[in-house]
Amino acid sequence: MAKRTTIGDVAHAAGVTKGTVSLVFSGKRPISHETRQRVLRAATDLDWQPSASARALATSRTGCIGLVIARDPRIIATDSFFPQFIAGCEATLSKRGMALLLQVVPTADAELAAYKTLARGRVDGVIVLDLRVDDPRPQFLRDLGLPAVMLAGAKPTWDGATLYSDDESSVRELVAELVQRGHERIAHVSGPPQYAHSAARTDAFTRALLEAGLRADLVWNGDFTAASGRDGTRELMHAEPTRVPTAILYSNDIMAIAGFSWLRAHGYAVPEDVSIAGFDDSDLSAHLSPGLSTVATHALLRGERTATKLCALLEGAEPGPEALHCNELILRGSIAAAPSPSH
Amino acid sequence: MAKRTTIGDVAHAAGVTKGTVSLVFSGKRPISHETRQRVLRAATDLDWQPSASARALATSRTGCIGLVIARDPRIIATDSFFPQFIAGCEATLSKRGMALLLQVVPTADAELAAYKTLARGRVDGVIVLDLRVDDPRPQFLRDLGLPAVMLAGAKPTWDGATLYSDDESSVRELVAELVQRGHERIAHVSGPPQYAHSAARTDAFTRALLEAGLRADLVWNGDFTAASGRDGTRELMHAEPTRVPTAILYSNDIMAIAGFSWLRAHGYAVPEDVSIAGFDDSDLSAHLSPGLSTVATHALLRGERTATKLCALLEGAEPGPEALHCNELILRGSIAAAPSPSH
DNA sequence: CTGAAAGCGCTTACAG
DNA sequence: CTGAAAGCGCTTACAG
Repeated sequence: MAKRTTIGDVAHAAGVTKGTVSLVFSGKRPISHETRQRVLRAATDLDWQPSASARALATSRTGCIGLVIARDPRIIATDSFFPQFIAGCEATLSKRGMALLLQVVPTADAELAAYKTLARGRVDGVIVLDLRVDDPRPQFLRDLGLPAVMLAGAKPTWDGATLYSDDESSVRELVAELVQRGHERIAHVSGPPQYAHSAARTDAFTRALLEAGLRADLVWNGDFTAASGRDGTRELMHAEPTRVPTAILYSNDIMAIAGFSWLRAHGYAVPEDVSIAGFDDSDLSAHLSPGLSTVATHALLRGERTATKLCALLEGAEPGPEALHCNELILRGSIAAAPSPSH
Repeated sequence: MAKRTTIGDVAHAAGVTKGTVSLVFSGKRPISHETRQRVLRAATDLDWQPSASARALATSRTGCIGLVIARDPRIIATDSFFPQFIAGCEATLSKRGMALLLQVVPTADAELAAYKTLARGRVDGVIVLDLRVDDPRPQFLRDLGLPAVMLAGAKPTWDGATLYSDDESSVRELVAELVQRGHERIAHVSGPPQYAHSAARTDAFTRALLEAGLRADLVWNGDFTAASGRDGTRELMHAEPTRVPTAILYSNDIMAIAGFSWLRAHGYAVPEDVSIAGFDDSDLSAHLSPGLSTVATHALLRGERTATKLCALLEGAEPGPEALHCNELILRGSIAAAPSPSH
């Protein structure tokens, strides 16, 4: 392989020192117009681009941020959240010449190990998703000295750099829409309870129903997979008559879509017999017939905001929690008035 | 921030030189058992881990590989291929202590620019997806001296390092299943024709039908989005009676699922009135009711194989095309015998 | 088997 | 405004 052109080659060609070349590009100190032109010229002539690793070593900044995802690959694949979120991060990072280092690990322990590796000169900071109840990661990262921004579904109890949405309000709005349409038996297919955002949705669901004076015990514990959406729906619909729901809220769109399909295949009309809603607003949801009501989480926007906050943190800004305000209730055809009791 | 511990600290603590510490960890030369123990001890005591950037500069190997995706974020989000593929790459990379640098860019030009940046010390090689007809990327990367492995849907015409599946055979198998069940009007909702794998599927579809003596002009040009799957289905079903299909093959699962939903909402039973099939086997497909017939592309496996091949390439192996053999026809309830002509 | 030293390609005080 | 030089934390010939 041909020897690559270095800053030394450019300096030589422009008749200056390496330091000067460096300064021209960083703009950290004034450079006379004339030498500046000579350097720029030489750089383009030689097609030079600074070596990322050399720069990283000299500045102890890598220009990379890390994202470690500890989930089963199958879930990552169906949940439209991750790809959108990643695309959002990228959008803000690439503007700043930064890059995203992605790691997919099988377990929570592997995730911690990954942070240890990343901390040693691979990334400048990390983004942490899927906060769990009593999550050890904020403390772990603090001990490691690795700057981090967390993404949460509710206002956090700690004081680290966190971006949080208000999933509780969204669930409440959804429940209110159903109550207003006369639904009295509303069921919930939840996500895994160990995720804080999933637990928060279930809690919000329960509280909202109780406050409305309705039964709140029609809950089936799902795990965000299509299979659990289908199975939960079947179980809920096969309950004794007084427990059969007229509306089902799913904790994500994938489970809702699988449930939707099961309902139709078994003679239930949506929304005439059963109203349904998801959470996330995956691209599919708008284009089902009828469209799936859901809470848009705007993952792309979240990615942008999270990456922006992390960059700010790296530049010395104050951390602290910050509300996201990006959930949006989207009502589509899958929700209608409760069927008349004669049903 | 506290000064990080370096190889010098470890060397000092163990009473050896930095070179020796380095050799203990790389194993590139024999080290006496006794010093080896001392070094290892010191390293764990001090909790030392080598700096990735320093190593990168010294070896001119970053231990990262790059993946640049030039697609609309919305498509990346719904297409389950990407996340699964990425998870697969990760599985093999993390075993080798390597990492994945991901970039999502809006245009093909931005993709080329990204490669230029990556080539300067950010990654050791890249994975190229979504090969297009007359794709400039193989040549561009060769000129850049950036090792690359391509993923294709058919045997490539060049001789670079490429992994290819045989999508044509899969489409043919699918068509054969339908023909055997008496279908005579089979339609296709394609992906964007500029992608080689998408075009290959459409070609295969057309040829298979013609060879079976059937009409092959019931093609609607989709773009892999749910919206196009729904719209294509509507257009196909609203054609004049002699052109209304009894079976529809979609070029991915997302379009098929949106089509499926449209069909049911408009009074068509699946599979009694219309048989349908997708391509990809997204997690949802198995859990719809009835299940969606599809061609599993095993994206996770593809990711593993692609990353493995790139690692081999980086270690000096010969490139060359290689067949993947990982497509798998999966027949589920969405395919049945053609409705009797009386319909 | 181990040490002493040069080098990877940048950036950044320090002088002038 | 520019130059000369040290330093970032590793690896790897080169000696012994």
